[in-house]
Amino acid sequence: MTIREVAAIAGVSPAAVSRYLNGGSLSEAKRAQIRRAIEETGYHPSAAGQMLRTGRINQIGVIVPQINSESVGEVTAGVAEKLASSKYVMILGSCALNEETELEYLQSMQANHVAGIILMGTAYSPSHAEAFQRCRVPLVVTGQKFPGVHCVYHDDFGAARELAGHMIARGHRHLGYIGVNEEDPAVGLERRRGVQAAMEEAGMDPEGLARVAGTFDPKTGETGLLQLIRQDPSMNGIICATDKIALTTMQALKRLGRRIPEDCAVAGFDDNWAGTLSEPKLTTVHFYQKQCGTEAAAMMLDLLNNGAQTPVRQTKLGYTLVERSSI
Amino acid sequence: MTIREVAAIAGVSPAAVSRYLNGGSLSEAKRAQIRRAIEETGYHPSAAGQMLRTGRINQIGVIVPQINSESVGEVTAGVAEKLASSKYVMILGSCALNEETELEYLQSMQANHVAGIILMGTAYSPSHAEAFQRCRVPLVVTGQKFPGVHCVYHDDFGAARELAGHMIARGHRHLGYIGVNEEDPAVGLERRRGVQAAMEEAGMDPEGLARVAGTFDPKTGETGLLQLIRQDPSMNGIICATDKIALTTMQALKRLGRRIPEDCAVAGFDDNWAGTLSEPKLTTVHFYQKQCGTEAAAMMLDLLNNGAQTPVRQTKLGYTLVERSSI
DNA sequence: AATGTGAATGAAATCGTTTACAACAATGTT
DNA sequence: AACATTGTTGTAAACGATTTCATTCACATT
Repeated sequence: MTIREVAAIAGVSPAAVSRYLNGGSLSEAKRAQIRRAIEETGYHPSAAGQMLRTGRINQIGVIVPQINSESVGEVTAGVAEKLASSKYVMILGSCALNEETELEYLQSMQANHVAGIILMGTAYSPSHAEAFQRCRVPLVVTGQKFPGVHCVYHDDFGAARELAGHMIARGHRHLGYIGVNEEDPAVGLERRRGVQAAMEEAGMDPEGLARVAGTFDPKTGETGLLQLIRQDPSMNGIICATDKIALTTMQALKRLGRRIPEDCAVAGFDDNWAGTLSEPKLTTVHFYQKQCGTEAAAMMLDLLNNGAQTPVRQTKLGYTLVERSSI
Repeated sequence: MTIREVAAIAGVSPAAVSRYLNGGSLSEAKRAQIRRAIEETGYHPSAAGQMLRTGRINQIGVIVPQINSESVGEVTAGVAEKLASSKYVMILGSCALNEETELEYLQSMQANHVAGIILMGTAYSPSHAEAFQRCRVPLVVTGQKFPGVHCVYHDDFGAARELAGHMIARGHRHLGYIGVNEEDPAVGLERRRGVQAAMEEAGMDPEGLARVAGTFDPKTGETGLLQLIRQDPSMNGIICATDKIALTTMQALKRLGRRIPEDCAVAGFDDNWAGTLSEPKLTTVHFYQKQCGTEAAAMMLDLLNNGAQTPVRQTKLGYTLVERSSI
């Protein structure tokens, strides 16, 4: 089904159909005929023809560190939801946690003439900075605040500060922190710094924070806990960089015979569903991951419509403290 | 930089350059000239032109019911992993659980000339059957066994039978089943039938199974449990269609003061991570979701290479019973 | 009545590639 | 020597969309 055939059915020229689709001056009568013809035939314009003629393609590249992760799934769902009502489709590149792949996708997607790229950020290195600068299509980064690029990110620092402040206010003043790879600015650095900021505000020494840097693997909770106890045997409050780590930590604590939260409070980030099942239920922070995806997609659509030369936009999203019973 | 310019530099016709790139008969002399011209100019053929001319595009459409779900994420990751080492990229369509969108994507992706489509199956209706038959590009369905289409699916029936058999063998002979929408053949029907098959093998009346059909929402566990108890107050074993439902059911049972598994055993499907945290730990069935994705992608690549006219292939994947302490 | 304005319209050119076709040369076969 | 066979080569016609250009027409302004 080509634009010619549709035009023939509607009794107009192919140019008129193109104008109908892309917005050009057209009488209401023809508009109606064309609408009917398109509905009748289920015509969709060929991406190939469009791309050849315009040099652009109605596809937006989405680069994610891995797909099989809850937060990534939420963001992607948000992007998909927003894009569904646009003319753009989403082409997905998963890096399988390999950092080089991220930059390769950035390259190959541009070579494939995508209209724009949404990148779920993880680590930030000089080669990232260079690749971002060199990017010839609009680029939106989610989940991280990188300098000089359009971003939609979470208030990891604020969330951590409030969470830790809450824990301190409840009397847990010997804090421990189980973190992840600090090359990830948002999850690795900001959350830890937020905790330390809360300590400072409470008149405590931020360097007194017992801490270990693990990985995103939940097992980090178990191994991390043992290291933490060695660092500070009197520790009575643990904040973990993710709920998965926190839940594993809780299990390990229980095995050691400690009561939660009386002997030691625990908290995490992400509002994982499993946190509603544990005993006690996990206090955590809810981030608006799906909204992050829709915001990023909206920003991208705006960039594509109004030209990419606008000043750098960096949107910070809020969070909600979810108080349950582990503090 | 177009094929014409390269041809001019090499002193040959554009056709010769095309033959050089795609493998046609060509003298060694011209071959060398063209090689030099291409290296000199850094020419790369335009995907748009190729696509338009050949009608094919190096993209594989993946249609999923929703992205933000663990099993979908796993399958998608498997597909992505396999595709990464091929020349194809993945274009993702998420249906947001809307069944019509599924068929719309099937349409629009074909209109966009994708090379093939991988569809994560959910419901199966006459309009699905028709759309599948009418599909002009290779189609692989995952997670469901539909007649007449290439499929990669799980042994839901066998898994349910073994799981229920296990429960019966441990003395839980008054069974209840909390299911989901039975328009989903795999999760809705096969799992329930497997349970009933096990009952029959144990000399029980399969119609004696107390059962309710809920939704994928975990809350189904709570509401379903109450209905089940009303149907059969002496019930001492519950099988749930998913782990999420099972975990909620366990919570509700505990609130009613029942001991698990002494008063009532519980089991689910999917090997959700949360099942390792609950008290008691959840007995479940592990399906190989990621493998399902890689197998489907491998099948697709094979179909694309060796022509789609091969007989219908339906690959059944295995499962592993994960015995923990809820039975 | 003459002129200017702007919207509506279709014909035709264009994008970069592949490939059917025909032409040709070089070789082997009778 | 005539003929078939094989392998190289270039020409030109697609593929399906967008967009420039020129034309028409209706209406408002002088």
